[in-house]
Amino acid sequence: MRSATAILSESLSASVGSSTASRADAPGADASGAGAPDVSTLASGVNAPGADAPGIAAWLAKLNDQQRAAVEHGADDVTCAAGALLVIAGAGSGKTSTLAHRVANLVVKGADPRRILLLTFSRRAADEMTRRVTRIAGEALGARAALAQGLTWSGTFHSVGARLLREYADLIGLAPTFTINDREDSADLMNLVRHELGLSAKERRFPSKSTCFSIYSRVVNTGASLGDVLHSAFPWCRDWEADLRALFAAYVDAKQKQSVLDYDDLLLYWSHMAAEPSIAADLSSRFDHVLVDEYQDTNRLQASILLALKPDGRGLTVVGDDAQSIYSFRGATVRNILDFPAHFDPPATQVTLERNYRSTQPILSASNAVIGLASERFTKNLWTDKASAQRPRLVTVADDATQARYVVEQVLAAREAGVKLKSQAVLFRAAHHSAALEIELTRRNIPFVKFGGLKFLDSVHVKDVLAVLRWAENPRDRVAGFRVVQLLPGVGPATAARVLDVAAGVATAASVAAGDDSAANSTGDAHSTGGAGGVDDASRVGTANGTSNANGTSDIPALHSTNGTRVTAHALAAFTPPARAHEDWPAFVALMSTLGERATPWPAEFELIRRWYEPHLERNHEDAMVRHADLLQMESIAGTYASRERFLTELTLDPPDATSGESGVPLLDEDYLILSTIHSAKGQEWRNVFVLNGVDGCIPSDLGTGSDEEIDEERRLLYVAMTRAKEDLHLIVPQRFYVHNQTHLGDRHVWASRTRFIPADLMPLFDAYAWPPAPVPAAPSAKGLAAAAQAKVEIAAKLRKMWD
DNA sequence: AAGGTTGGATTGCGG
DNA sequence: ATCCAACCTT
Repeated sequence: MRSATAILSESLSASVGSSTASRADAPGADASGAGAPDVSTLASGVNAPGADAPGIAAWLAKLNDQQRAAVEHGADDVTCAAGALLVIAGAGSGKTSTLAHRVANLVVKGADPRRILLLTFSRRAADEMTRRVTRIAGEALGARAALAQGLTWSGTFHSVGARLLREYADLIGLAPTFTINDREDSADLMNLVRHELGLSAKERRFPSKSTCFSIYSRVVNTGASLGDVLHSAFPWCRDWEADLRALFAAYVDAKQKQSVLDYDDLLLYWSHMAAEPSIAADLSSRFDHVLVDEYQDTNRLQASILLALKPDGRGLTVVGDDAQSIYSFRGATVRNILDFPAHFDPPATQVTLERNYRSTQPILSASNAVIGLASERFTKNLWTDKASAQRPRLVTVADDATQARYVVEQVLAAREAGVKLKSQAVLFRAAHHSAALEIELTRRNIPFVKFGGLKFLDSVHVKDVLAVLRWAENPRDRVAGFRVVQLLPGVGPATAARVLDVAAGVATAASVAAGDDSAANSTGDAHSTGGAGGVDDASRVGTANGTSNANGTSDIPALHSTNGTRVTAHALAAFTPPARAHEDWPAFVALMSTLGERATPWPAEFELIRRWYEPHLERNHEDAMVRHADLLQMESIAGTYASRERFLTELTLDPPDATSGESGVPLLDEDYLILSTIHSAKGQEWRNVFVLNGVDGCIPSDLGTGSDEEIDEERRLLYVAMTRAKEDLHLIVPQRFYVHNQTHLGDRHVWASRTRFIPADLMPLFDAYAWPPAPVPAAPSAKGLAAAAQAKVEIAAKLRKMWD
C-alpha cells in the first residue's frame, strides 16, 4: 500500500515544488504585479503619507490603494510603532503579497528584522513568506539584503511557542528538555490516566481517549467552561462532566510530572508566561512588530497571547478574512477578527482588500452568491476585471467512479491544451473522498500528490522509532517509554508498567531522597531474584544524580536528560525481564545506555536505533520491507536537523503532510496533479479546480450539520474551495453516493441531492450539465410505439394470470 | 501475563 | 473502516 517513504520524501519535494510553482505563477505577485500598475493609483497616490512622494517607490507602485495603505500603515516611524492594524483580505486579493510587502517595508524603513515576529498558519506559509519578504526587500534596497537570516522569528504559533518556552524554561519551572506530544501521543497519555482512574471499567462506556482529548483541547483553546463545551459540542458526554474534570486534572498532573507538553500547552504556557509581569516585559520588548496571518483561524488562546504581547496594539498587524474561517472545529473563532478593532483605544485601523486578482468574474460571482447566503452577512464583495465567458460548471455524474473518470478525462484534456497538471487541483471535504479518484489516477499512471489526510507520523514503525528518541530525550516521558518497552517480545502492558515504575522510582529516589519507600518497594518487587542489587543500584545512581543536580533551582524534581537517561539505563539493567524477552534485553539496555550518555553523535543515533529496531520490525510486521525503507528514508532526513531535539520538535510541529500515488514519488521537475482536502488548500490557487462530491452529506458534511454555525462553516468551506480557481471551476455532483460504513461490497447508497449551498436560484450562475452526455436515442417510430404499448398490456395481463 | 480474536461503538477537517 | 474493551488460548 502507500509507502510512508513516498509520503516523507514527497512532502519535502512537494513543499519545494510548491515554492517553485508559486514563483512561476506567483499568486500574490500576480495579484500585485501582473495586475499592471493601475494608472489612477499612481496618479492619486492615495495613502502615501511619505512626504517625499510625488511618485511612489517603484516596488510599491505595483500595489493598489488599499494594499499600499496596509503596507504603509505607521511605517513612517517604525521605532515608535503605530496602533493596531486589521487587514481584511478577501480571497485572492493579494494578501500574502501585501503582508510580505509590509514586512519588507518595515525593514526598509529601518526596523530590525530580528525583532519582527511573523506568525503564520503553517510552516509552509512561513517559509513562503520569508522567501517573498527577502525578494521584495532585495528589490526595494537594490540588493539582496542579509534579510533571509534576519527574519528569524517567523513560524506558526506552536513552533514559536516551543522556541520561547525552551528559552524561558528555567524561569517557569519547565525542564528545557521537555518533549512535545502530538495528538495521538496526547490521546495515549489521556488513556493511561483514564485507566489509572478506573474510568475505563464503568458500567456505561466512558468516552474514548480521542473524544476525551478533543473535549480537553476544546476547553483549553476556547477558554470556555467544561460544562459549556460539553453542552455545545459534546452533548452525548454531558453525564460524564465530573469524571472528565477529574480525568483532565490527572492528565495535566501527568504531563507536568513527565515534562511533556501537548500542542495546546505550547500556547497555554506561552499565554501564561506572557501574562506574568516579571516575564511579560522582557518578552514583549523583544518584538517591535508582531504580524499574524490567517487571523480568522486563530482561537481565543492565541488572541490572548497577542494581547499580552502587544496590550495597546502598537506594532500589531493581523490579516484575515472572516469569510474564510474554516477551523472553528478546533476552537478558532471569527470573533477574533470581528472584535479586533474595538479591543484597542483608539480602535485598530481597518483596511479591506476587495479587489480579486485571481479568479474570473463568473467564478467570483458564483462564489459571492454562495457566501451571500450565509446567515451572518459579510460586508465585502469581491470584484475583478478578469472577464470570461465560462461560468463555473456544475456537473452531474452517476456515481463516485464516474466522478473519478470525469476528473481524469478533464484533467488530461486540459493538459493536452497546455495546462500543466500542477496547475490543476482536485479538492474535497474529507480525505477519503478521493479514494476512487486515486485508484483511477494510479490505473492511468497519472502522478499526483495528496495533501491532508493520513500523516506520515501515524504509521506504527515511525511512531516506534520516534518513541525511542523521545524516551532518550526525556526519560520521564511515560507514553514513549511504555511504547518502547512493549516492542520487546514477551513484554506487554503489565511488564511495561513495572519497568517504568522502576525507572521512575529510581528517578524519584535520585532527586528527592535516598531510601524513598515507594522507590525501594517497586525496585524490590521487580527484582524477585536480586532485590538487594536493585536497591543498591538505585541508591548509587541516586547519589550521582543528586550531586550533579546540587545547584538545580527548580522545585520540580528535574531530571535533566543525560543523567536521567543514565538512570533509565541503570533501572533497565537491574530489571529482570520476562523469560521471552531475556535474549533481547542486553541489546536494549545497551541502546538506551548509549543514547543516554549521548555516546553517539546525532544523526548516527538514528542509525543505531534503526538497526536495533530492525529485528522487532520484522517480527511484528508482515510488510517489514516497505517499512524498513521508510526508516532508511527517515534516517537520511534526520541528518538535515541539527540535533535530536530539533528533529523531534520539528517533526512533531510540522509533520510531513503530503502523500503520493503508488506509482512512485514524482520527481521535483516532474508534473503532477494536486489532490487536497479543502482545509489544506487554504491560501493556494490553481488554474483549474475540481471540487468533488458537491452533495449534501459531503458539503455540508453530514457530521457538521448540527447547528447554524456549523452549517455556515461548511458553507465557507465551499466558498474557500470555489475561490481557489483562477480560470476553470468544476463542481461535481454524483447522484448516487455510497454510504461508507457498511459491510464488504455492500451496496447501500443514498440518492444524493445537490449541496444546499447552491439552491435553484443560484443555478443561472453555473453551467449545468450531465456527464457523460446521454446518448441521444433515435426517435421511436410510430409503429414501434404502438408495438411497445401493446407489449406493456400483454405483460400486465401475463402478470395477472400468474395468480389466476 | 501476553497476544490474538471478536463484537460493539464511533465516525472529519489539523498545528 | 477503525478503535477499544472483553474474551479466549497459550
